[in-house]
Amino acid sequence: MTENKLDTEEKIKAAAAKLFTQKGYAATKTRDIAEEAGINLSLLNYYFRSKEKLFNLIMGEKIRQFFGIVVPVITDASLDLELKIELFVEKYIETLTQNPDLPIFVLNEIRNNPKHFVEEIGANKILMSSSLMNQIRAKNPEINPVHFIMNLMGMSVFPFLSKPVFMASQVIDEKSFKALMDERRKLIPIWMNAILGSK
Amino acid sequence: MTENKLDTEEKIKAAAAKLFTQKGYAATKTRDIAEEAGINLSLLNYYFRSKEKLFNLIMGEKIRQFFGIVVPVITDASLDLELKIELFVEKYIETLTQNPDLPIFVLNEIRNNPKHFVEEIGANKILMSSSLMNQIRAKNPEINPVHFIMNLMGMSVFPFLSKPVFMASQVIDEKSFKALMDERRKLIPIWMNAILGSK
DNA sequence: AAAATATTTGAACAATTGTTTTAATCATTT
DNA sequence: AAATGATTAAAACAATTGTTCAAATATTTT
Repeated sequence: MTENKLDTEEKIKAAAAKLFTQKGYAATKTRDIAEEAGINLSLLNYYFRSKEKLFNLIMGEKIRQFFGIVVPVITDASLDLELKIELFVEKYIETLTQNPDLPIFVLNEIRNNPKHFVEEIGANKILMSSSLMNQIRAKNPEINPVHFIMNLMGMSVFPFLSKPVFMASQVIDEKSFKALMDERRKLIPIWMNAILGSK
Repeated sequence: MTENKLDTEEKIKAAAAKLFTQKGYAATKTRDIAEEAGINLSLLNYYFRSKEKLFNLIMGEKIRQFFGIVVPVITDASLDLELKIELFVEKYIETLTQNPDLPIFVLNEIRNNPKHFVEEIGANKILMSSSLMNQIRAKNPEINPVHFIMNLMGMSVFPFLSKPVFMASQVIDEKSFKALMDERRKLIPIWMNAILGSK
């Protein structure tokens, strides 16, 4: 019984996560979630009160997933800059390969509801006070470290955001995208070093 | 009369473009568009038949805007690689500064409807057969040129996609974002050269 | 000016959608 | 086996939403 309850609750959450990340809040209907989960429509409200509450739950998890991966990496002062970059890229490409819809969903919903994001994570403090920032500043004090964060995240995340464009353009297919991402695990750290060295 | 007709038609299009790019298709209601445009709800269907037809019209324009900017640059064989990169960055940052919501809207809707994107633009041929591709290949034949396209686009576009994140995190404000983007106009070409030189 | 055409309006319709309600079923405890 | 509480199902409700319709107003043409 408690087993069964967790089952349906989890089924609903999984279905909601899939549809919300794929289509966004407004385009996802409660009946779609129920069908995807294979449960009766009423159970959604029974377990989660409302579509909005369910969504906030999912979004919180997704935001933590998206930003949480790399927090241990960028805050660990015992890792030097080059190793941090390697681990950062490694973790991101690995996670996003398994959750390709994550970035566009998270960016969308943060734009729609920035407050929820701020409350969900203390991203400001984590990011700005991280040892990563200091190490970047030490390496090249002339340039705003935000540039490097944007470059590092951009080079890791942007391919997943633009993947549908390249796929539709037939520039790449699923297989070559995977191969490209494997290459990027090694290349991005090299590129980031080249960028950090350039003046 | 013809003047007035164009007026309301343009008012509806402008309102629709604003709301669709801001909130996406599903979250934008026809009544919202009518109110934003200051017109009677029925006029939307009178001029554009349906919400979907209006949306497709807007999306086509936005896709052309997003990809059209740089087509003359990347296809012009008389421009050398370094100049191409400079112009590419220049054009993109300029356009996106004035249309910050453009990237996330375009990426969203291409994911939702890749076919429409393919029909709208022959992006495949434009991109793959561009002189840019050949110039990249000539400069560094060992690496898939798609990497450089992703890096170049990513470094130019990603900041606008992630802007809400950095704003909400209070890492940057509107003014410093503008300043950062001005810096990036000069820095991205330097970085791209550093990347192209690294092996 | 009169007729014809184009535009605008307000009301209504039909379908969709989030939610609630009521009753039935199931598992657990007494 | 009866009772209790949790879970599931089916139906219905109320609000929203895209669209249409018929009438009114404005504009153009004859």
